Amino acid sequence: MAEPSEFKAKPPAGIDPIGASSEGASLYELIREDIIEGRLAANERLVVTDLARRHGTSTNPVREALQLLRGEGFVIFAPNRGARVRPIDQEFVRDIYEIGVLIEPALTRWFVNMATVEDIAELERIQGLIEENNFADTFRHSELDTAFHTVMYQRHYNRHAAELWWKHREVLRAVSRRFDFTLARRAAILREHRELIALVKAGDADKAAELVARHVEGSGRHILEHMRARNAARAG
Amino acid sequence: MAEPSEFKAKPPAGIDPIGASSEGASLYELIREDIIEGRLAANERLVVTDLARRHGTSTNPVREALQLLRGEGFVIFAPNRGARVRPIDQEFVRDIYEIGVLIEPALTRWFVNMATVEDIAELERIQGLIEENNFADTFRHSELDTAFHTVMYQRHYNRHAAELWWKHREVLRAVSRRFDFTLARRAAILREHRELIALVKAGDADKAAELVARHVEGSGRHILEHMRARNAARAG
DNA sequence: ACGCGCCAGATCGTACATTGTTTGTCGAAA
DNA sequence: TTTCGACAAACAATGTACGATCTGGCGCGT
Repeated sequence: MAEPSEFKAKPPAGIDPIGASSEGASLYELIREDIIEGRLAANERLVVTDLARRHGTSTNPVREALQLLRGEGFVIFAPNRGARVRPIDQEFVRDIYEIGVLIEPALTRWFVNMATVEDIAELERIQGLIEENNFADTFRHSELDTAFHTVMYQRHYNRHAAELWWKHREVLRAVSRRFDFTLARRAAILREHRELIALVKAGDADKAAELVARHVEGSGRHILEHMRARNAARAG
Repeated sequence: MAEPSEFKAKPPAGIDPIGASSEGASLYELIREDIIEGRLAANERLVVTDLARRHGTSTNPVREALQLLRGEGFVIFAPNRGARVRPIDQEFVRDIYEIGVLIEPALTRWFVNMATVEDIAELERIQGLIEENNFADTFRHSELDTAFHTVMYQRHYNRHAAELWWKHREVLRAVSRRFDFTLARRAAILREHRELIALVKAGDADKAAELVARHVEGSGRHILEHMRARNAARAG
């Protein structure tokens, strides 16, 4: 049961985003993926008729999917002027990773006080896979890294906070997948994960929370630097 | 320009939730209000046909409004089974006020470092109105209190965090409006607001952040106590 | 009392009408 | 000749109407 590709790390089983009609749900997921993965350009117009034709349905399911995406903040509406893709730019990324820096330490603190032996074993197992992979497959690393943190947050009593974390995580994961990890960042990730496991074992919630704050901060900065670099390259 | 009723404290001008069609927007607002204000019972079914008839439109705008509300978490969908009102219960309230405890101190910290003389004057003006009202009109107090905090957060660079705060605030405001403030809580609110202004003036960001954490924590606890009491009374 | 099937009601998808926006062309004035 | 503006036609969003499909409950029969 250690199949790598299984790590399509599911949301912490709280308020699932899906649940509409069969067609509507898939439409929602498809469009959402297209936005997060960057296949739909920033600020691109989302024409209902086009989307309907492209996905082989009529317009109504598309409209509902777009409203759903609007509620989640991935799409912007202008009255009588339709929908546009909300750009996932540096500001956007900065905003959500900063929120992560505030929330994740609290989630971690709770986890440290509630962690079972099995939890810790699971963390170590995933960390083993991460080190085994050693960033050879960056996609796989993304999934494993997400799984690592999911173990810590998935049972938190604050479902809202967990869900918020997950939504943000999905965006960051998609963005970071487009970049390589620098050597410094790779080392930091491995080191901090190991240290985190040690702190969980020791039951030191304060230090663990502090470490996670640094960890998320570093991750966010890393992504932002990459985005900046790419933008500079594009402009130059 | 100190008209009290004007304090329909607007969201910090960031990502406005509205923007759909004329009918659609109002429908969204109406249903949303009905949920937040408790006019629609928890878990109540939201039948599209009924809502359409009640608001004098056809079904399509209703469907879109419901999807929008789903994206924002106020409505729950079951496939082929329609929408239900997401109950605003103690768990829900606890979740969002705990997130507030994490986020608001950070917003405050920034404000303290960026506050202008006008900002401080505005805070003092609103605080004056709050003390003048002195909880005589609890609705008015809610609006003023929201305005007080909006002054601090409205220009924060992290629009996402500000928007998140606002959404949560709207819910808490609606819930707390149904209860009275205990004398102890009234005193605490006034004291903490005054102390907060003093700290802003002194430029002590750390202490201000800490105080806000306590302030939000206290507010949340207060609401939860009221909800518990009412539930107990209803069960007894 | 228990299961089976039918029927009312609601959701979901399709098609269409209406309204508002955008674009592109033509013409007049500088 | 170029530029600006009005007008018209294409286009797309929004609202309406309807048919298909699914769910749930009621009653009938055993």
